[in-house]
Amino acid sequence: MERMTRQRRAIEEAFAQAARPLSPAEILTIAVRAVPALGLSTVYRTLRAMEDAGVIVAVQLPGEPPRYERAGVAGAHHHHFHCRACDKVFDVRGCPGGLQRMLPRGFVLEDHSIVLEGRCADCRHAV
Amino acid sequence: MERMTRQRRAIEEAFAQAARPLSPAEILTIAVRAVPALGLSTVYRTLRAMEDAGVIVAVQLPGEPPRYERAGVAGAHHHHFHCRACDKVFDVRGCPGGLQRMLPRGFVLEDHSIVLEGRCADCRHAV
DNA sequence: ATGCTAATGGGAATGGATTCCCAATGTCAA
DNA sequence: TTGACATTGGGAATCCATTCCCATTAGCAT
Repeated sequence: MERMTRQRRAIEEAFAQAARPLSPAEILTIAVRAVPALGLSTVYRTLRAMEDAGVIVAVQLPGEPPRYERAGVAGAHHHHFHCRACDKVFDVRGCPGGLQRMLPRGFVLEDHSIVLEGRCADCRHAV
Repeated sequence: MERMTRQRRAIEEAFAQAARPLSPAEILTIAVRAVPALGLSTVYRTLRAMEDAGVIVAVQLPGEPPRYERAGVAGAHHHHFHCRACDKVFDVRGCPGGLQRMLPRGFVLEDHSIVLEGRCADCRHAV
């Protein structure tokens, strides 16, 4: 990625506006408003380049294809909330301690992830 | 699943012996010792039937294909440990509270999952 | 403005997990 | 023991996410 193109600008803009982890499909949906001809190939290609460059990081959730978010946000340790109604993922701050205590004897803890499931504010009363 | 076959018995036996969540491939590896001709189709078919019957539940980890474990084990609230060296998954008991406090305003918490990553006792010193 | 070439788009191809298909096999009620 | 039919095995087919291919388009250094 040596050149700044309209499509790349649109993708970066999508991350800036959403302020939450986005799937490739979500990114396409948002960025296509700025660049109607935008193709899914370009989204994937750009995401990979951005990830390699450390600009974004993958957010893996159980049983879900990966989302991506800006590395800056991920810089601070945080976790995620997955809305079961709209399928969107949100960042949540904070982290309960005491995980070390859950560890079986002899196991070494290197990292952890917590995923909260439920309904986001918008889907609070949705079916 | 109306009939008790050798292959189904071997699969149930695999769960009983392993006492940890197993992937379809792991189940095949273990159960094929009792039934050499066992096919992967049968493993998948049986897993689905067992899941539908509520005998086992799927264990979803971030970025991983599902494992399965007996529902009895899952009856008690617990979480999982994923060994980065051998890729095995283990149950861990306990759960830190305070997750409610991480929730953004207006969000409703329905469930959560915690995945610990690191090295199991066996891989403690592995490369 | 020009030219080199990186980047695009979209349809085809890939890869891994899972399901389907169906002739052969094995279970179990009678 | 027998027969109806549930179950099996394994190769083909499907599914979905992602990547590849390549002719066309368009940054950007000069």
